[in-house]
Amino acid sequence: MAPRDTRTQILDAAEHLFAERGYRGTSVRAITDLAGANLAAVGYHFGSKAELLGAVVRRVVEPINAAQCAGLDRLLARTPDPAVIELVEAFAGPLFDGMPAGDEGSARTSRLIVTILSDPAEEVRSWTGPAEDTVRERYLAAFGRALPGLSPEELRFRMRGILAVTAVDRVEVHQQRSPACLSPAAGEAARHWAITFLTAAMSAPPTGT
Amino acid sequence: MAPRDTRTQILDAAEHLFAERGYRGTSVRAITDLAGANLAAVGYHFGSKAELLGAVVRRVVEPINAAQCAGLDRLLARTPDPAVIELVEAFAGPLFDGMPAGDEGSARTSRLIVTILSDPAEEVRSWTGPAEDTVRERYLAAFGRALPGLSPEELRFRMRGILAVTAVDRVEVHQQRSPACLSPAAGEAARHWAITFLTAAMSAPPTGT
DNA sequence: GTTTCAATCATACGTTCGTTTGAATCACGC
DNA sequence: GCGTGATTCAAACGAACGTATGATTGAAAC
Repeated sequence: MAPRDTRTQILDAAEHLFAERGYRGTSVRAITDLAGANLAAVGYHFGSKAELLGAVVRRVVEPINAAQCAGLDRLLARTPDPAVIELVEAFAGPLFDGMPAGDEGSARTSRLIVTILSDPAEEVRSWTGPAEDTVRERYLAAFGRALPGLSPEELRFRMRGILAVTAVDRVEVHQQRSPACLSPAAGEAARHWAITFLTAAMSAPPTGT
Repeated sequence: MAPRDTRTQILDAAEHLFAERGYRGTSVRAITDLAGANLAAVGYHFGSKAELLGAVVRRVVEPINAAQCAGLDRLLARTPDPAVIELVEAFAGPLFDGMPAGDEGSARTSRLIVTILSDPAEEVRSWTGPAEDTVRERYLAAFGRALPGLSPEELRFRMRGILAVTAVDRVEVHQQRSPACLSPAAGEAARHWAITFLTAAMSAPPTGT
């Protein structure tokens, strides 16, 4: 076996198990068993369980961030002030697309993201890099122009709402294992529902308080 | 000490630690240390760590459910068809009120709820009783009347959105420990932001797909 | 054929976990 | 005073955890 094989197989197994059972609920032994690798392979290839998690999250988050960034670029190339629905689509859309490879595809990816984001352990949440912050700040500025009169704090609150709705929805989809919910048609329906829901929410008049 | 004292002190400590570090991240020893009790007290009073979690969650969720139920009763006593904003307030409001006692109040309560809801362990999510389902079904029916033309699936999606936005927001608030975010004023602002955000989202026209 | 180095392997270490045990302690009716 | 049942205690159990170790393999390099 080439050195790359076990590495990626460990990454795949870890992504699957972290998404399904969480970081603390997944043992290194379970990962290496699923990957068909030796227990010590995690330490050899990644250093530690925490660093393996970092590699898993980085592999999942980076394409999403790139897609969000590219979507915003595409909008701004057309007009300096995109509509709210366009911004919502460009931001939330990639969260529905997920990884190209994988049995359950995007649902598992979102499950992983929520599992990680909501994990109280510090070692779990220490992965956020500057790229994520940059993209979020750019969208924040674009939404600010599209929604004048909104205070920065309320704008931040609403952007958190986008993440919350998309992520939690995908978790629910992933939890109930009925195959109907994993069909492409159901995924597309949820995507449209989310965009409708979130565009209306973002476009609400400022609270003022 | 009366038998009730150690029991409630263990409940308080467990609620605190479960909210802060999650179920798996909290050891029974940490709970009994914080409670000033003996390690074996958990086994004696609750049977096991999982049953202690059940007692903690029950104590937290029951008043919230009762408040949601009472709020809907109050609305329906006035008119058979409450407005969307009234339903949103009655449903999401109790999620911001939280427990009466506690240092950080509702933020910790919501933190606990999300920590529990998003925990992948099965033993953690096995607490949902018939009372929670009943309340949700009643709100579902009321929202259905207030929003004709919405398919049941899309309605369910939107109700999940309410939970997602309120819960995830509170998690963020609780994670950044800055005391400004825990002030009553900030809590009230977030409450109003959430109601504005969610009322607009719920009132969006049906997607149709 | 020998050297070399990255990769994989079986195995063990020390720690922490949830749970159990049996003795000690307490309050209290008689 | 004395049993009695409920509660608390120190101590230990076996299991599972993350990590480290040193031997072993395999294929290029020379």
